Amino acid sequence: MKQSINDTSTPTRGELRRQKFLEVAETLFLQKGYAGTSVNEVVKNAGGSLNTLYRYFDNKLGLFEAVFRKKTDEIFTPFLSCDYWQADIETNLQNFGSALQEVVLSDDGVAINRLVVAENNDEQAQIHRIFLEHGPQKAIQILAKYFECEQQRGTVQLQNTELAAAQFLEMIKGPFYYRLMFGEQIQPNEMQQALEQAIKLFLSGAQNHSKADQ
Amino acid sequence: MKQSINDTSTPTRGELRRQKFLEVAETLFLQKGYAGTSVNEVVKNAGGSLNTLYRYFDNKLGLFEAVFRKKTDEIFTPFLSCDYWQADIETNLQNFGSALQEVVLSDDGVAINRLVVAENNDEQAQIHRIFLEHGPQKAIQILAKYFECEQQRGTVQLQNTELAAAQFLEMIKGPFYYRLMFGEQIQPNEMQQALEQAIKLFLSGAQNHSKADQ
DNA sequence: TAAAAAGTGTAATGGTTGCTACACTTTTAA
DNA sequence: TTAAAAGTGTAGCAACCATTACACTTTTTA
Repeated sequence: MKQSINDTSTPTRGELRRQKFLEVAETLFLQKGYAGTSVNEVVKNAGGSLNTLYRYFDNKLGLFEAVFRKKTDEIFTPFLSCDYWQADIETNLQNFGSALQEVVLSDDGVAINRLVVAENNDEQAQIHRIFLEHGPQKAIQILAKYFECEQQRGTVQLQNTELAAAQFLEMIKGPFYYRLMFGEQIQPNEMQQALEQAIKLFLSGAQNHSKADQ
Repeated sequence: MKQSINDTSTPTRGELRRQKFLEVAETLFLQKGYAGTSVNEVVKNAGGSLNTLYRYFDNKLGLFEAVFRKKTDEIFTPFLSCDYWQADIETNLQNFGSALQEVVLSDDGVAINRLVVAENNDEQAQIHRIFLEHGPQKAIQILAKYFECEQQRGTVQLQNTELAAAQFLEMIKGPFYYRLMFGEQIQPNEMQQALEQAIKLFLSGAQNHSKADQ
């Protein structure tokens, strides 16, 4: 038996089964939560056999963990491996902000956020830490670092750049979370308006200061 | 049999039992969620009998609904029936903001927020709408209305007052939600700093504009 | 004090769950 | 081709769940 995990051309039959399980489990977990999804249901929709599923995953929590890690990666990696900082500060914030909105306020983004909040037992605590550190916290750190750069160039004046970054991100995503969670549709121009208002506030706040002080 | 619902001096034995059920159910639901709490568990901790509980509540969802309504009221009513708008805008925002932080970032505030996000079936949708309309949305509306007043007096310049209100609230609570959800302790001065930064930004943003335009 | 109402403990019902066992077939690899 | 590995379907286990039934005691009330 040859393992072909890195062989993209001819995936093993086993690997195909495994991926099918993951795929079905993903949609179910995101849709109905951890407790709301039964293993039998996964098998029924994925096609294989209960026995086979348990050959690939230790137990239900193991399956969930695999799904969760994969999805977290899928959602955040493209966003985090992008460079938004090549233009002037206004353009940069605009690009970064709208990219973040697209990721975090997508169907998947909202769904996985609900998972993190909802299923918060001791068993799953480590998994969720991974999500936080690879997702939201990372985004905050990146933006905070950028704020520090601009701070040194005098474009912005902020007491606490990390807090400021968190606040900026909350301004552009926070107002839409509840509404999206309840299935409401958000118009793109609404999100854009939130972003514009946040940028304006952050820039004019700093500019006002530098004007007033000198 | 005399019902003594409005008689505060001598509550019926039945009323006492009912309240005991509610009290225990509240702590359990807030601690372990809806699905994570069993009715037997409630009875075991409350003392009475399973039969009695089902005489007072139609079913598990009915019990949950009663707990949820009571808790929502308890949390928001004192906050919402307060008047924060008697001083200058900076003081007003400071008072309103820190009152909101106290409510929303309390243990109960965080716990009930998790409940709303976590348990989001079709059955419970109406209950959650009640929470939203009596809690977060109300807070936004109140602040938005105040912004409109200040807008007319020229203290503030905002394109969309309702969005601005939502953003202000997100700035002062958003950065702490995840952290509180994971049991992290937040220093009071951290919350205060977030509030100060938010106020400063909102005021200087507007002042800058009025200066630049005239 | 006696009838009515409320409360009690235990046990059963019918359902679902995660997970395993078993007997079997299909696919893989040497 | 043949033995090992992987996959299948069904059935079952033990544990939980919400909810109801039953036989009984306690409290209220008139």
